[in-house]
Amino acid sequence: MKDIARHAGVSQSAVSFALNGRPGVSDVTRDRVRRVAEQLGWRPSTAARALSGEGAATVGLVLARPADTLGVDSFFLQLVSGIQEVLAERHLGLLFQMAEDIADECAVYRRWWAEHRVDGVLVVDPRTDDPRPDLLDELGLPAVVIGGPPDERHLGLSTVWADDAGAMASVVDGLHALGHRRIVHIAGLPGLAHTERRIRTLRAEAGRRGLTEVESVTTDYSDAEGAAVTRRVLEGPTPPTALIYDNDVMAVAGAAAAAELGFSVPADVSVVSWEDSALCRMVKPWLSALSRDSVEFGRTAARELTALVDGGSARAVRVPVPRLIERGSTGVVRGA
Amino acid sequence: MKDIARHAGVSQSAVSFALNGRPGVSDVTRDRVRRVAEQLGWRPSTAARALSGEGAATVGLVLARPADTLGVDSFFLQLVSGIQEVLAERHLGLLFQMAEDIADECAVYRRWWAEHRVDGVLVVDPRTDDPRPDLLDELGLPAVVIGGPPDERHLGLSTVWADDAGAMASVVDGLHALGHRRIVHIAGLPGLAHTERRIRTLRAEAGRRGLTEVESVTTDYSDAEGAAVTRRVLEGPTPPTALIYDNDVMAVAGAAAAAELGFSVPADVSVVSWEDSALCRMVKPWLSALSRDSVEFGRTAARELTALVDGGSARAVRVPVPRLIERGSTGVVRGA
DNA sequence: CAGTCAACCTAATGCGTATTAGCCACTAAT
DNA sequence: ATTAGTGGCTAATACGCATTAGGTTGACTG
Repeated sequence: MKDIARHAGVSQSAVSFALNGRPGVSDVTRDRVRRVAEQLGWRPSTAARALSGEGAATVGLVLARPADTLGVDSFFLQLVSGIQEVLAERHLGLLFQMAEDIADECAVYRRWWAEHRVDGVLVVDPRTDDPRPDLLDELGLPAVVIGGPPDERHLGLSTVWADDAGAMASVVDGLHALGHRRIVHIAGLPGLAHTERRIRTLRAEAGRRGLTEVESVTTDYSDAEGAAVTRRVLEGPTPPTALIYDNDVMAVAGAAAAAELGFSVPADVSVVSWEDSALCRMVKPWLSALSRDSVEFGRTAARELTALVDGGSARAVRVPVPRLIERGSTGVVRGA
Repeated sequence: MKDIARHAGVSQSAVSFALNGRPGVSDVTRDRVRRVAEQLGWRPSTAARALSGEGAATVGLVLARPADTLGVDSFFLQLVSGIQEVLAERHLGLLFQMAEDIADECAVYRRWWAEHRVDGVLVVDPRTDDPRPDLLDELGLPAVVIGGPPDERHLGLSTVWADDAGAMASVVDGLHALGHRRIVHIAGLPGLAHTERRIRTLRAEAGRRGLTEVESVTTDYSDAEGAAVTRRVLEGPTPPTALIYDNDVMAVAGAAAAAELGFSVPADVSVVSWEDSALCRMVKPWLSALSRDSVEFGRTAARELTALVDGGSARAVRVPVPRLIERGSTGVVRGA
C-alpha cells in the first residue's frame, strides 16, 4: 500500500479508503488508486488484515477419524467440494485438519481459537452426548454442525441436517409394502447422532406396524464388518428378508457376502444402501440406494457459516430428505 | 502478552524472550513467565506472528478436479492423512482449496502468494507440460510436487515420486511369464505425467519383448469409461488376455463388464489394478493390485515441504515402488 | 576506588492494514 | 460577513508479536 500511495501521489490512508470503498476520497482518486493497485498486483496481506481486526478470512474443518479407518469414501470429498464452492466466492480459506478422536478435535478448536486462526468452524459427524457444541459455545466460535439434529441449547450454533427419521420411515414403508417383515439394519458407528436417530426411528416404525423381528446392529462402517454382520444374521435360524446398510461400502460388501452364502439378491433378500455412489452400480444387481446431494449439502453448510461469521443469528436448516433410488436390489419377498 | 507481562511483573519484551527461548532473561523469570502464560492459556496470534516475519505457519494444497469427476477415491484422503500427521506435529496448518482446472489452480497460488497466506504448497497430479513449476519458481514459493518425475530445471521444487516405470516393468514381466501376449492398459487422464510415463514404459517393455498387440487407452478414471473401454476391447476380433487398469474404480467396473460379456476372470482375462483399496476385495475374484503406502507417501511429501520451508534445499525423494499383491484376478493364459 | 563487563531487563520500532482524529479549502446558510 | 458544514485528504494510532537498541545494576578487575 505504501508503494501504491507513492505511485498514485496520495497517502496510505487514501489508498485504504479507495480500495475498501470507504468514503473520504473523490471518485477520480479512487479510480487512479485502483488502477495502480491492479497494475502492481496488490492483494491485502491476510496477516495484517487479521491483525487489524478483520478476522482471519478462514474457516476450519476437522475430521476426527483415525487414519486406519479412512476407507473408500465419496461423501466427504463431495461435501468439501460444495463447501469450497461457496467459500471460494468469498475468498475465504478452508483450514483442514485431521484428528485422532474427539478430544483431539476439541484441542484443535481451542488452539485455533487462541491463535485467532479461524473465524468459524464446520463440525462433522455429530454425536450423541457431543462435547463440541458446548466447547464452541464457550469459546464463542461460530460453528455449523453438519448432519446434527436441531439444537436449541446452543445459540451460537447453526445446524444443517437432513431428516433421517423421515427417510427411514419411507424406507420401512417401502419394504413393508413389498412384504418384508424381518428387517436388519446394519448401522454405522454407535456414538454418532444420526446412527442413533435411525435406530430409534426404525424401532418406532417397526413398533407402529407390529413388527417384532426388526433389529439394528452397529458397526464401524467398514466393508469387513458389513460382511461379517451380514453373514451372521443370514446364517441365523430366521434370516431377515431385507437389509438396510448405513453406507455404500457395507452394502456392497454385504451383498457380496449374501451371494456367497447362496442368498440371491433380491429374490431371497433385499438390500438398501444409505449412501449412493458409483459403488452401488458396480455390483450386480445394482443396489437401491438413498441418494442425497452431498455437494449441495456442503454448499448449504458453508452458506450458513458465512452468514454466522457475518454476524447473522444461528438457525437450523433442513436439506431435502434423501430419496430412495430403486434399482435391482429390492423386490417383493419370495412367496409373497 | 501484555497480560502475561503484567501478571509476571516484567515487560512485554521479557515475556517474548522467555517464551521463545531467547537469552536476555534469568531462568527464574523465564519459568515464572511460562507458568503465567500456561495458566492464561496463551497462544501466539498467528496473524501477528506472520506479520512480524515468521511466515504464515500454513501450507497450501489445491486439488484441481471438477466437482463432478469427484468419485470414489481412497488415495487422496490417505495422502492428506499422512500429510496432516507431519504438519500437525509442527503445528502447521493445511489450507485446502479446490479448483476447476489448472489455470484456476495457478490463480489460487498467485493469490496465496500475494496475500502471504502460505509458506509453501503441495502440488498433486503433475502433468506433462505443467505450468505450475514455472509459476511457483517465479513466485519463489517453496513447493513439493507429489508424484512427479524428478525435475532439475526448477531449483526451488522438491519432488516425491514412486518409480512407475519400474512398477510397470515388473507387472509386464509377471504377465508375460504367465503367458500373456495381448495386453491392454486402461490408463487414466491423458495429460497427467504418470499416465504418460506408464504408457511410455509399457510400450518400451512390449517392444523389448517383441509384443505387438499391446496398447494403452486413456480415460477419465471413471467407472463408466473403465467399463466402456473394457467392453470395446473385449468385443474386438482378438481380445486381450490381460487388462491393466490405472485405478481401482476402473478395475472393478472393468472386471464386472468382462464378466457380463462372458469372460471369466482370470481364466479368460487377467485383471490388475494400479491402486489397492477395499474395493479390490469387494468383488469376486479379489483383484490383484499394485499396493503402495499412500499415508507414508503423504508423510514424506510433508516432511520435504517443511524442510524446504525451513530453508533446506530442494531434492527428489523416491518412495518405494508399488508392490504387486497377487490375488485371484491374475493367472496363466487359458491353453498356455 | 574508578573502570569494565556481563547479566538482566525495559523502551522503542517495525511488520501491513484499518480506522480515527484532524486539517484545509471551499460552499451554503444565517 | 461570519459561521457551520462538507468533501477530500493526511497524520497518527492500534492490532500482537519479534527484535534491536538502550539502560541499570552488581560483580569483578586493575
